[in-house]
Amino acid sequence: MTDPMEERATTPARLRSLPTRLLSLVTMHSDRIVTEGLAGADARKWHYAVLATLEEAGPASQAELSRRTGVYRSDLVSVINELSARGLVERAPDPADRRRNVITLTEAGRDRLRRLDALLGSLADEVLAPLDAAERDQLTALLTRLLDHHGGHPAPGGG
Amino acid sequence: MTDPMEERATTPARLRSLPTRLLSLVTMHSDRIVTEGLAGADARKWHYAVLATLEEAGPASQAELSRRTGVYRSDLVSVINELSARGLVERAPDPADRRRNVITLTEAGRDRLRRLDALLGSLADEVLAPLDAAERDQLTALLTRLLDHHGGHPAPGGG
DNA sequence: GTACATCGTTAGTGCCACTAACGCAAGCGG
DNA sequence: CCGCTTGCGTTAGTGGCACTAACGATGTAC
Repeated sequence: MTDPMEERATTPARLRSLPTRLLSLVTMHSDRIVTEGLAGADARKWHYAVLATLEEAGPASQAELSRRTGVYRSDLVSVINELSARGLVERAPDPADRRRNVITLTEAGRDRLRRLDALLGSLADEVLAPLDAAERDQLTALLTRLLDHHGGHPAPGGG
Repeated sequence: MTDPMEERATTPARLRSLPTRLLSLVTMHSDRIVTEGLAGADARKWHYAVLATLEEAGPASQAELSRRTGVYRSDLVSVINELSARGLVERAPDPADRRRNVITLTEAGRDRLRRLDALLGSLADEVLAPLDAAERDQLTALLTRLLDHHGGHPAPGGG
């Protein structure tokens, strides 16, 4: 029973215009939408990242997946566990280098990737709802430049 | 000693152009820069948020600060502890409503706020380095529209 | 005066980025 | 062949943060 007249306390102008804070807040909403959306499809952000990387670059070791996706080697273990438990990837020892595992996308994985592609598209639509196509491109371009300037990933593998 | 020729594994195009992922990644860098910058000044993000709110809106109860800043009531306790331990705010029981505490900005708090203002300005400069003034305005405007559309804060007090 | 809402506070959960260390395997120099 | 270094997968653990639940004390509404 929240009062319809509920006066939502106003945030100071200084905070509202702080770009770093804006980024944090918007990303919080965005991440929540994406995380919940993916959870509804029995998936997580990293699942998609790994599946997409595998499709575009082919089978790879876990370390290489780590470098490409930005997921830490240590966290990748459980991601691969989950994916292979669902039959979306296969984990096999690399005969050429016995330190490595070769991770391969299965047919089921490819199918799942299709669906996640569509799902993430609609989730992005939800996040960017108030912007038209040109503005979305603008935003993407600006963010891409910021990201490139700051060196892409934290690059977990790379020291 | 990073090798200048180090071949940074390329991230799939699909991931690079995903706006929700861009937001996450950029914000990770931004948050890190801000958090580390503030840590160097013995402060945290919420310190600034609380101090700024107090200056703009005057003394307030913790619950009201929570509503204005978006910080949860429960987490605000330790923030106020830290701020009052540093002599930047004063916490006193409200004689008019004995459930409440009145949080007041001290002179030292005002001084600190000035310095944090400057610091955060330069940190924002660092984050937005590759963008010129017009582009920064663009970004801020786009983010503000997204934030407004998604309802400002999670509004911890009001759920 | 009884039911309900609000306030400050404590405790705890779950997620995520990140670090440390270990055992194993490969490569390289002598 | 041997020792050193490097990369690999894996386990365990840390710290911060968003968020929930509950409680005692206090205010408000009916």
